[in-house]
Amino acid sequence: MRQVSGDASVLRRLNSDAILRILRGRELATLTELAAAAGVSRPTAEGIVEDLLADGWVEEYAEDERADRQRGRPARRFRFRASSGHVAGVHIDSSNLQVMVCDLGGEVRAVRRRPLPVDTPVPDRLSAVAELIRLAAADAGLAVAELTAVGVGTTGVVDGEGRVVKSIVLPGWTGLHLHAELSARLPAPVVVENDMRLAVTAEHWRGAARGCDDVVYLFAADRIGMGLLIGGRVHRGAHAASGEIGSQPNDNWSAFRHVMDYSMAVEPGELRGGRQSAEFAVGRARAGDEKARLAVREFGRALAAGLLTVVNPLDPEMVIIGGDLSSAGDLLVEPIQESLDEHCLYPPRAVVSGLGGECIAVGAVRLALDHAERLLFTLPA
Amino acid sequence: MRQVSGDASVLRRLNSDAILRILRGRELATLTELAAAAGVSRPTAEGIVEDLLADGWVEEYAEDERADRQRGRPARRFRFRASSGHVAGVHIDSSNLQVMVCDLGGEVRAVRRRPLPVDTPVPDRLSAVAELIRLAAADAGLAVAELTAVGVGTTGVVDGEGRVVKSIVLPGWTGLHLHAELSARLPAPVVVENDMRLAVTAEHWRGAARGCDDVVYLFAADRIGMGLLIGGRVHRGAHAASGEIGSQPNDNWSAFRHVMDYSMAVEPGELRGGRQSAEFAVGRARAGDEKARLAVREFGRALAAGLLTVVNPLDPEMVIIGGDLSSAGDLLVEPIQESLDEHCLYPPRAVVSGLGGECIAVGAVRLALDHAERLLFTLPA
DNA sequence: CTACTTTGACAAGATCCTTGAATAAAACGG
DNA sequence: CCGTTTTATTCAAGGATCTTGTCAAAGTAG
Repeated sequence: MRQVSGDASVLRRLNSDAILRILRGRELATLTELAAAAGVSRPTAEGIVEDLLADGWVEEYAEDERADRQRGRPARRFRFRASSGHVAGVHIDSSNLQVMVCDLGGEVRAVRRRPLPVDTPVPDRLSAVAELIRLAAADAGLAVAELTAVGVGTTGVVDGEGRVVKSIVLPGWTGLHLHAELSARLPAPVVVENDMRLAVTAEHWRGAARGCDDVVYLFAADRIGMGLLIGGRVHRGAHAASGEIGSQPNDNWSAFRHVMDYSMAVEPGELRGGRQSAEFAVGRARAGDEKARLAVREFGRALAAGLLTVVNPLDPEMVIIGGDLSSAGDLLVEPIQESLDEHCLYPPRAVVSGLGGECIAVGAVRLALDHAERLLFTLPA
Repeated sequence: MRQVSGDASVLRRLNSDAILRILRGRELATLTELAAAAGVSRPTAEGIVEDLLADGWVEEYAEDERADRQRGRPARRFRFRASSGHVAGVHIDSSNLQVMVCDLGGEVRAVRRRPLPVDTPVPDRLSAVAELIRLAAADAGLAVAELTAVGVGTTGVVDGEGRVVKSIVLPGWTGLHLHAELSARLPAPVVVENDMRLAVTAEHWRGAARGCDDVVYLFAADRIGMGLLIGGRVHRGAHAASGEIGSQPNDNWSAFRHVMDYSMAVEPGELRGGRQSAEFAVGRARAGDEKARLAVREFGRALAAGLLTVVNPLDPEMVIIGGDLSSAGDLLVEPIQESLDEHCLYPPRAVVSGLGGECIAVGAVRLALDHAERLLFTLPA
């Protein structure tokens, strides 16, 4: 219960925050609009905007070529100064690094990517991350120290302090205090989060889940992962292990069986893992192979069987299929939607992620923006 | 985003709310303590308390026989005036009604209960509810119109407007606008909610889940139901159908099979339903029957199998077994805890509900209190 | 009984907001 | 081209609230 109270300066901060929030939410605003929207008088709004202007959070938009000319004296128009700060979103994958630099308006200013072997020693990986952030920042004309926040997404169980409690994919990652390590290497505030949670964050921000507050995100690639958006907030769980469905006892998540069987039957010589088998089957299905279509369909229904155990208790609005296998598109969504329609009282919509491979980096940017906003606004929302 | 802003009176309300909240949270407080806790000056705290005193929200505690005498002048001590308002919590079960009247401090002032046949026509049931509320209020020396809020819990899918979208147990209940019907019969604000959600609310407030913000509540009686507490808030779901696990496709929730088989084997003549079989088996197990113990154990493990599909993605701190079958106690909890320990990365604690049959009425009281607090505090928390 | 400590009460000063009137800048119509 | 209309800006006066500081009151400790 964050309770606000105090002297008159609190009131000022309250009103200032309100106006800044309004400006963040729209393109341009006049003083009259701001005063009305914030519920304060004009002179108050004016004084606040003047302060924000002086502090660099707001800028005046001078150009005057607008079509919707009003009758009277033209109002000064203001907007949030997106370039008043920048953040970086980082995705540390098993074999790749990606850094995305955005301004506070969420506009992308630079993107860097580089491959990194899965067996890279931990110190080298950390250095590579720091270096790639430096390069991406430089692309955007910034020093790392100028970044308001750096959001980092990685696989594994990541606790609230940014420690990697457990990681199956990256060797040496388990037990790493990623937050501390990166903070030591970067002259900027670092925030670390699990990749699944960032994926669903990204979908909520700019993806398929805009406006949806209850979402189950299914990540399907080499492994199956899950991210949950509940009541508009990303769910962490009591031990930050939300979405870790690797150790399920029943067969619900060993869905790859169907496509692997298919792969084995068609090309016995070729040994394919789960993801490769799925991609192989999807390719053949698109080429018109009926058996492949059925295998993918069974794969989808098997995924749905696992999804149902979560969807029925949670009653989400939407199910999003993300990860590499989201490229299967309708081939995967259709059987999943079918299963949901059959077995749910209120079937959620099943859709594929539209964000693609940048999903987690985008979520990391959002994470960093959230952190930046905690600095931007003096009082909690 | 509930954004607060405005003139100086907002500041006053902010501070007033802060002080009232502090007083709700502790037994007695002096002005100095209040001022420090609320972060305002003494004179401000004094003025606010004076206003609250005048409005009847706060009372001065005059008795002066306290042991912990301080050195200086004795401070006046104030406390929240619990009797400044009262609420009722109502539980409409398949065959019973229960009404609990509490003051705003949560102290129980009256309880009424009465059986009501499951096939009672809807208008009669509604009248019986209204009448029992009237009686319980009278027991507490109150008229219904004096109740600040009435919380109502019932089975079925209950949407945000208090409509019973679907009910399997009560005939004619489906499609009923319970909120509207009861509002028409009661001269007090009514809030309606699903019984599972109230059960978990009650556990969070006064039961086993105090201080736990992520809880899976499993209701085991004639039917299996579920209530979810996520991030300290009760989860409703996009269609208010959270916890409706009746239509699960797999066998996870048909756990009664084990105890029913046992019952059939031991007393083939006696036809028992799921709950009866379970109670029968529990009774025999307590009497020392090894086969019964095993049947109950299998029952527990089967429940756990269903639980796991939810527990693994959600990563709760605690699993609570409620409903009539919670009387099985350790016989049920032990196999469930075993299964959780085996199959979870971070196994939650499994416990039985300690609230018993009053659980849902208590949750309804909490629901009503929440509503009352929205009236009590002028600004959202 | 006196010194000390803590609380209570009150006044002065500061901050912030609001209302209302006067002024400024643009569009419209003759 | 000029006055009227419309809307925005600026300024001053007034009110609500909070804070600091001072002094009186009511106890305890010795």
